[in-house]
Amino acid sequence: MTSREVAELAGVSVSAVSRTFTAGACVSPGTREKVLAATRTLGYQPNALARSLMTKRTELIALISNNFDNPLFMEIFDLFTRRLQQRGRRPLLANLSGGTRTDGALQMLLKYNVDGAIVASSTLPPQFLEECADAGMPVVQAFGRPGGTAGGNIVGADNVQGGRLAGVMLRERGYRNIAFLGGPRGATSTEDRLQGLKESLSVAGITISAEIYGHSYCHEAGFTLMKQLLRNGGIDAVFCGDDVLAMGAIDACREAGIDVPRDIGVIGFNNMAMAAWPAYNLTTIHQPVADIIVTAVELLLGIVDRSNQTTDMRLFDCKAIERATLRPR
Amino acid sequence: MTSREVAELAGVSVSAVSRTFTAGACVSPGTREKVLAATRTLGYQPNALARSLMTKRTELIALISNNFDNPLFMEIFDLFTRRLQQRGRRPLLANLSGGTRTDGALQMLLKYNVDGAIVASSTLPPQFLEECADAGMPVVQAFGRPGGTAGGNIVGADNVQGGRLAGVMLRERGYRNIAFLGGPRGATSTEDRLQGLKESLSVAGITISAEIYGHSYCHEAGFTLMKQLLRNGGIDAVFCGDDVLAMGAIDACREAGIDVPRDIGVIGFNNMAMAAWPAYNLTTIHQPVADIIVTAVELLLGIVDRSNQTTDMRLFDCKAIERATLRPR
DNA sequence: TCCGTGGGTGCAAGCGCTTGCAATATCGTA
DNA sequence: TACGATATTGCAAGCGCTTGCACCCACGGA
Repeated sequence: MTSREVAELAGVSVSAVSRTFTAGACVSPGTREKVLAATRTLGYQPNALARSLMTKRTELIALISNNFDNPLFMEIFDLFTRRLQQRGRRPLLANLSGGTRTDGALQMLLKYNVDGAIVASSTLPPQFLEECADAGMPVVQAFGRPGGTAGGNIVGADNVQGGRLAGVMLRERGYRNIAFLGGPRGATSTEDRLQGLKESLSVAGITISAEIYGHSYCHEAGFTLMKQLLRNGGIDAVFCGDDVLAMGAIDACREAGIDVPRDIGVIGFNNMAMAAWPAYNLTTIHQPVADIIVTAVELLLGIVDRSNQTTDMRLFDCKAIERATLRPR
Repeated sequence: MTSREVAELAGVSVSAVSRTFTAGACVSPGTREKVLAATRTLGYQPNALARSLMTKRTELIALISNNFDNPLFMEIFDLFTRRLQQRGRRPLLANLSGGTRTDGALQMLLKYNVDGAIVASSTLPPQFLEECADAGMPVVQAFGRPGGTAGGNIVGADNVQGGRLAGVMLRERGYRNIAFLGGPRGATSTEDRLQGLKESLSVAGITISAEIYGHSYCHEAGFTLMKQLLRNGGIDAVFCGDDVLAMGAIDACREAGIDVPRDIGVIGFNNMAMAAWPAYNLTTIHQPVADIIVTAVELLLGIVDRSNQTTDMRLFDCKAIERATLRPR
């Protein structure tokens, strides 16, 4: 099915059929109707790829992540893909987990002429963002924070503020010997949450009793690290950098016969769906995932449409969700 | 960056640069080297979309699903995207959840000339597969089973056999009043698992005590439906069509003060990562997800590459995973 | 010396579409 | 009736690439 065939059937030129499918083009109601009729009888679909050759726009947006073992990302992918679809864009997925090389990924994004890219991860090497920027590809990082160097486009939760929230909850409930159980050491999310925690504890003259890091945000990491903390002893609460870590930690406590929250308080981060399940009923810090995603998409499309070159950074406040894994005030 | 510029710098024709980038084309080592050198200094990337106009091949594969609230699909997406990347294809994601119209999705796949599509869901309307086939687009359904009418390309678990496995475990452990707690009524996976259960119970002269269906494979459905079953009474075990449903069911039991597995046995389906977490330690039926995905991708690529028109169906055996939510034999 | 062979090369057409431009049609007004 | 302004239209070039075809150039055998 090509526009030529439609044009012949409708008795018009290919230009006419092209114009009836481009918004804002000048075409009379009569020809438009003839073209649409022909389109219907032939089942024609304009070829988006051929079009992109002239328009320099593919409506393809890369969705890049390396985080495929955390259930939170199911929600994140769902929201991203729906929002993109809603705005008439197609998500091209790039999975960078498990040591996939990032430069290959960038090459392929260039080959496919994506209009822009969304990086959904705080654990991707920051130089990837710079490479994209160097290649002239609009990119916004969701769930991130500027790395050491240049400031790119960032949309995320204010992890420092979230960490502070956790610190306040812990300290108001009388916990004094507090450990931090984080995800991968380099992740900005982990660093920021820890920083916030330290800040709000220092107000009460408390310093962290221990900090310990997992290789990823997974249950097994939380489980082993918590066992280690228990062996070392001397803590009465732990702030986990992620709900899944917290669930692992809780399971380790239970196995050791330690009551949560009586003996040890546990607080997580993210407020993923599972955190509310009765088996854990996890006190946690909520990250406004939906807001972040809508904002990230709009920011990216703004850059693409208006070739906006200013960079922007938008952080959303977290909020505390009280459930049953910290003792009451 | 176009092939023209590379050609000029290398002092050859565009044909030459095109040929150095098409496998099996005839080009002398000398020119190839000149072209590659120019490519490196300019940072050239062949435009995959322009190429596809001539080759009729985009290397784009649609990944279609409507199941974004089940953590199992995180594993599934991870495996699919990695496998596709490994085979040099790009996954174009289509999210059909939440009442998104399927015909629009098909249109967009046609517009973008995807080489083929993988449908990862057993709850998509079967007519969608037929529409794809009618439009001449190679498609394989993963985690599915032929609907009423035509037999398409299917790769999945043998859900009937899996259901039988569950039935055998239940009956061997002395459970006699067994309920089935399924996902959406229309889903072939749910129907097949129930059928298998019935078959293996009937051998021992047992009939199902109750069957009850949720709107989706989610915790909340499992929780409410289980409460309903408990209100009605008269059952000593429940086979859940999915692990998440089973976790909801277990939480409902715990809330009602009913001991699992002493008072009521629970068995799930899928063996997702979470099922092994100590909080549930769920006895379940394992579905060989990795095998299914590799096979689905290879089947699809086989159809695309060799324009194979025969349809194929491959089912993998499930296996029982014994943990702690059924009483011992 | 001549010719057949075959690999290597460039030309040019074409993939399905958009779009600047010129030509034509339409219309209101003088 | 004539004229300018405006709305529609088709032509043709071109987006970045592939590929059939003709051509050129060794090269080896006769």
